[in-house]
Amino acid sequence: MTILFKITLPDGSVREMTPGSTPADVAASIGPGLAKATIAARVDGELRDVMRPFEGDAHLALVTARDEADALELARHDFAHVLAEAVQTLFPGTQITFGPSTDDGFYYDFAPQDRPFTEDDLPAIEAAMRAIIAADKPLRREVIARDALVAKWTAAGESFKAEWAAELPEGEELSVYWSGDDWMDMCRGPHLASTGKLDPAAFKLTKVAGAYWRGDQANAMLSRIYGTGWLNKKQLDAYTLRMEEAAKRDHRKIGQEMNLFHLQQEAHGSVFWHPNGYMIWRELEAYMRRAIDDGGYVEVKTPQIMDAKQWEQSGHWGKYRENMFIVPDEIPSGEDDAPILTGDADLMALKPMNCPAHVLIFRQGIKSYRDLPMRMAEMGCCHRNEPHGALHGIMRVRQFTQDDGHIFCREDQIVEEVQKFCKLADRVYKELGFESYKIKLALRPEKRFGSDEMWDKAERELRDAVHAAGLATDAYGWEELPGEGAFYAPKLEWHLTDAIGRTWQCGTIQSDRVLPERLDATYVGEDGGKHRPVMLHRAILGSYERFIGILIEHHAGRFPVWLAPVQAVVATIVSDADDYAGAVTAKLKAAGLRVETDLRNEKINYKVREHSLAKVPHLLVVGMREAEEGKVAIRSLGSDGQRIMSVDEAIAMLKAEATAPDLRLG
RNA sequence: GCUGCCGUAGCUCAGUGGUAGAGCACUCCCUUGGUAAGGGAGAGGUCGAGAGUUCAAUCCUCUCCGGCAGCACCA
Repeated sequence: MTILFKITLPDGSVREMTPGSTPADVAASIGPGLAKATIAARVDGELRDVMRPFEGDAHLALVTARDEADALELARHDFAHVLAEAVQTLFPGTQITFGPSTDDGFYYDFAPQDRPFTEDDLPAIEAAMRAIIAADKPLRREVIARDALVAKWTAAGESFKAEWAAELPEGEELSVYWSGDDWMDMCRGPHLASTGKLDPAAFKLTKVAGAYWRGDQANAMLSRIYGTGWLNKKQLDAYTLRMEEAAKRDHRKIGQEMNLFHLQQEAHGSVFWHPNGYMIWRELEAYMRRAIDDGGYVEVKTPQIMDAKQWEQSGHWGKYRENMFIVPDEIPSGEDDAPILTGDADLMALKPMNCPAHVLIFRQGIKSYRDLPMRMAEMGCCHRNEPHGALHGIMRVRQFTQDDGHIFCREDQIVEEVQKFCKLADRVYKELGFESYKIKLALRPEKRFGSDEMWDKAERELRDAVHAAGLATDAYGWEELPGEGAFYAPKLEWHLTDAIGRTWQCGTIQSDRVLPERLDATYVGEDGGKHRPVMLHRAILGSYERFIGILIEHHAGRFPVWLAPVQAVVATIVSDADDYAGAVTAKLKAAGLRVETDLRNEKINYKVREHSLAKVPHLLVVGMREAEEGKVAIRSLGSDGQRIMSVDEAIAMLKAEATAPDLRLG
């Protein structure tokens, strides 16, 4: 009697299949249309190849191109394999390493034989990939014992693959995938049934880059080829268009177009804020000041330069000295060419962060448990000598101003304070136009201060607070990141997304027991004894520079009126209206609005175009008609029509829009 | 810092082994025009910096500085 496997389909029906049969056989037994459309299978929830035989009774869901997430994942994984095969065909001697799918495509890291790849190589590689797809090579899974595979890789001169395989558990059976009979890669799978299932018009190789083997700086630098891959050309075209649109809102481009700021190599990594850009900063800073006042903070200002001994004591000198700007306390007198740094000079350093200075303020006088929580805020200007490759526009700079704050509190106040902060951050992001953000918890790093018990406690507190605040959900992209914490504390991180989908950490809160200990902060408890406060490091914007960069990209330069550098322009049609335009402008200015006047001898079409491109929210057009009637014709950014209204009505409307969100009534 | 690419007028870019060009912006003139570029003229550059090769370098080579993409880093 033959044994049959019971295969249960999503609708509850059961099919009996002989051993050795596959999901493809099930699909074929249902109908030829489905057989053709099926690209993979979920067997007991696990995504598998259609050609992989069942191992027993199973629940089966057939996956078709309509199951887009699964289908994309498979296609991208396949594209990566095809890329690797194409490269090894064109460049014999190149070693393969590793190549996963990404959010919009795939990449593969290679160890080239003589030179790294350049973008000039990409067209030829793409052509070779299309040839492999056109050949419709079957992708076949095979299981090999670890040691046999290590031997195979070693014999083939694939040292990276051999190294990787050798570290997998001994005796384990590993899967490899064959493309036809002439190329294979080690891979967990699953894959499509053959390379011909890929759409040759749905991918594009986009860039080459260096990447360290296993992500470690100490290892060899490999040559990485990135591609974007989709199910069909339509999706690829939509993606390409999306990227082009995103590039238009790059903060560096808009910053120049709107005359917000500039960067130049004499101060590389530091921002020159122009009047327009600094107006945004001022509004944002005023807003944040109201937010922290409201949140029960006190604001302080601390020294820009402190003695190196202070940084040694805090622990930063040991870990970050290379990234700090060091300043000698005394310039040696005498010859012009005397070295500025001598062995004798006392060293000072520009502050890379504000925490130690805040502890020093806390330590002044005697603090009672009644003083806690003490919430200390500073718009703190910090300098860090970042690796040059890390700099990016105004998002990653060497001089930046944090909306910093430290909450000194008792153990029993931590969870409540963290929750309060979550609420404050949520309010700020939403009022500033960010409806969504992601929250992560960065856990203890390998190199750290403090005991394991302390870290257990600190991580638990942050986790509890986020759960209590209801933010630990998929909607907030909640996840925990092992090893990513600071050396003194775990970090809750708030991430916002830029124009092309890169995410940037902005907000953070960290519960720290290390610095209060190292810098000897104490308070007198109810029992009359000395106690250590816990220090919560926190920021919402992160830095003004980064946050304004994200704001620019988020709004594509079309700022809400309250943040817009120029809120309105009064533009004339004929020079006979100049006096009236001047009077209107004066009235708007008196009402506290940021207005400019455009009396130039240009046609109104020209002025409309220019101020629209400059992203001025409102254009107040005045000709003789308006002058005689005491009105203005308002054309608002993003709409074609005009609205005629009295000057007073216009002022009321503009004032309402120019009010910061936290100051609006109702 | 690492890998690759790039650096020409304020901006966007073209170009050549014999010391440079366009469009926009700018200045002036004409034009007073009703909702996304009216017309004309003019001015503007040590071709990122330094060294080398060459009769001659913006162009070729090297070094440095800066930018872009990615990696690594991000207290």
